[in-house]
Amino acid sequence: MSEKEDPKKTNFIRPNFIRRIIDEDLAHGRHARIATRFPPEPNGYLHIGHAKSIVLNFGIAEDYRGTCNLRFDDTNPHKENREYVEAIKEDVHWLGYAWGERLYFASDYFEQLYGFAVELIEKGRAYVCALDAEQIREYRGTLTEPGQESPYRDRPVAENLDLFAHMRAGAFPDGTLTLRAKIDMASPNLNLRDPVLYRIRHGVIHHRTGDEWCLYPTYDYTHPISDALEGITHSLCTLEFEDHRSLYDWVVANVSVPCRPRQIEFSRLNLEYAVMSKRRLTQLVDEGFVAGWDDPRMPSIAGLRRRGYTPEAIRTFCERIGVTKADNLVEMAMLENTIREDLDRKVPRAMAVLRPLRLVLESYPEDRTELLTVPNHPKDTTKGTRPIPFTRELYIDRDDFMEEPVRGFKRLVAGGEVRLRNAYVVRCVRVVKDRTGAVVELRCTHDPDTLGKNPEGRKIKGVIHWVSARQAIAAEVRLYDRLFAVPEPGAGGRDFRADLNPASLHTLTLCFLEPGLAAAAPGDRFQFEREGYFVADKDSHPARPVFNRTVTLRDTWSRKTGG
RNA sequence: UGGGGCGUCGCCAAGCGGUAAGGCACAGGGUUUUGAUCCCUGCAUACCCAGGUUCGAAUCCUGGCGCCCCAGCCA
Repeated sequence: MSEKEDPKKTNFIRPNFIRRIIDEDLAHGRHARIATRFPPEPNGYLHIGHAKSIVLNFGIAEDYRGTCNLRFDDTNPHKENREYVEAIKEDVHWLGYAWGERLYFASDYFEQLYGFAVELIEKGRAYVCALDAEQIREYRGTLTEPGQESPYRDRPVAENLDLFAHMRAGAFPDGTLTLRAKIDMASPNLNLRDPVLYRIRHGVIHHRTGDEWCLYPTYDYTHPISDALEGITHSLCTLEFEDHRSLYDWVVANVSVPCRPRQIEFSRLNLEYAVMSKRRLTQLVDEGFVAGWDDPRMPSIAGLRRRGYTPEAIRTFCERIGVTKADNLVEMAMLENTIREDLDRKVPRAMAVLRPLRLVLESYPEDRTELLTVPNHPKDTTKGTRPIPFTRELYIDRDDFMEEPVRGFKRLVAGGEVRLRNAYVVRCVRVVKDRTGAVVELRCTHDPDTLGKNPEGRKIKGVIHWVSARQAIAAEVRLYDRLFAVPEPGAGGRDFRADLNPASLHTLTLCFLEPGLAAAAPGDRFQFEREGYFVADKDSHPARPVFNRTVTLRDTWSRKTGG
C-alpha cells in the first residue's frame, strides 16, 4: 500500500470523482498538463465554502503539477470593488496558495469578449434584442411551457452589427437593448432560451476599466471564454451551474477560442449553525449583526483567521469533507476537531483565570515568591519551559470551586484538597463570604512536600489552574460561540436573522493571565490550560491584552453534567 | 405536472459486479499534575424502496419514492 493510498498518512489524497475524471482524461491523452482556476467575484469576502473550492482547485494543480489561476470574475461593476479584490488575494495567500504570475481579471478580456460577440453575430448566432427585462421574462415561457421567439430574433446581421457597435458607443440607455444568443426558445433548459450575453450599464465605474465601457458581458458568456483563453482544462464549479453547462459548451463551440475546457460541478459546503451565502454574510455585516467581515464569529476566512484558526487546519478540514455531488450539511464538530488537532500539537500552554476567585494560602509566607519552572507543552519538550511566579495570594476560576459539590466533582471543595497545576496540593480550610452569601475568597493551606511529586498515602483527583495575584496581568477575553442558534439558519422560510444566537459572544473584562502573556503579539496562539485555545486579538496591547477563544477543549465533564 | 442533479452508519465519505474503507460524533476501557492530549475496544448481515439480471448486486436493468437546483439584463 503506497502512502497516497493509506488514509492514516497525513499526505493521503482522498480520491474523488473529479480526480478520477482528470485521471481518465490524462490516460486518454486529452491534455498535456492540467490547468484549473479559482474564479471569485470581488463582491464580498471569501468564506470557508470558497476555501473548499480553493483547496480543490489549487490542490489539483499541485498534485498534477499543473497550474491554478486566480481570476476575478468582475463582469458586474455594480457590486464589485477593489477592497474585495485585495481581501480575496490576502485570504488565498494566507491559506497557503500562490498564483504567481497567473493573476487574471475577466475584465482584461472585455475587448476580446466583444470581438467574439461580433463573431457570433456574423455567424447569425446572436442578435440585438429590444425587449425590456419584463418582456424577456414573459417571452421566456415557464418551466413547463416553451418560450416565444423575440420579434427581433431575425434582425439582419448587418443591422445587428451596427446596433451592437452603437450599444458600445453609448447610443442607448440602460435596459433598452441586449445582445442575445440565438439558441432555442423551446429548450427544456431555460438557460438555452436565447440567454442575454451583453447588457448596457451607464454611469457605473468599473474597478478596473473605469468608464471605458457601458456594455458588460454576462457570466454565462464570459466564464467559458475566460477559461478557454487561459487554457483551463477543467473548470470546477458548484452544482447550481449544472444547468449552465450546456450553455458553457455552446459558447465555447461557437466562438474561435483556442481550446474547449470542461466544466465539472461539485456540491457546495454547508456548515451547521452558519450561513454561507455572500448575500446573507453581507447582510450580517451591513446591518451590524457582526462587527465586520473579520468578526471572529463569521465563517469568512478573515473571521476564522481572527478567531485563531490556522490555514493548515482549514485546508485539512476541506480535504476531510471530501468532494462529491451530494447535498451535505457538515457538523461543526468536524471543523472544531480539525482546529483542536492542529493547535494541540503546535501551540504553547499557558494559565489564565477567566472568572477570578481569590485564594489565600495561610501557610505560605507573605513575602515569598517562588519561580516555578513549567513546561510549555506536556508532550513536546522541544517547546521548552518558562518561569511562573507562585505566591501566597492566587486567583483560581470560580468554576473550580464548589462549596457543596455535585456528584463526581473533583476540583476544590470546602475542606477538600486539589492540585494546583504545576505547583502544590492545597486544602481549602475556610470559605469567606460577603453579606449576600456569595463566596469572595478561599483560605487554604498548602502541602510543601507536593511540588513535583504526589503526596504520600492519598490520591489527589483534581487539578486546577491558577495565577499569582500580585503578578497577574488583567486582560479582556472574548468567548465566542456559534453565530446561530439552529443548525440550519433560515430553514423553513424563516428570516435567518431571527435564528441568530443572542449569546454568540461573551466578553470577560477582568481575567487574570500569567505574566508572560503580556508579551503576546496579535495573532499569537496559546492553549489556556483546561479552558481552550486562544489567540491574541488585533485589539490587543501590552497594556491591555485581548484574547479571542478559538475553540474550547473537548469537555466530557460539562457534557456529563449538562453544562 | 418541463429540465438538470442527488440518495451508503447520527454527520462527512470510500466503494465502480466478488461478498460494506476511513474521519467526525457517540459508548466503554487504559495512561495522565489539563475532566485535555494520547492509546486500545465497540459502533451499517447492510447501501431510499420494490422487482429483475447474475453463481454472486451498494455496484447492472426496470419501476417507484424522497430531497436539491433552474423561469436575473446576478454570479
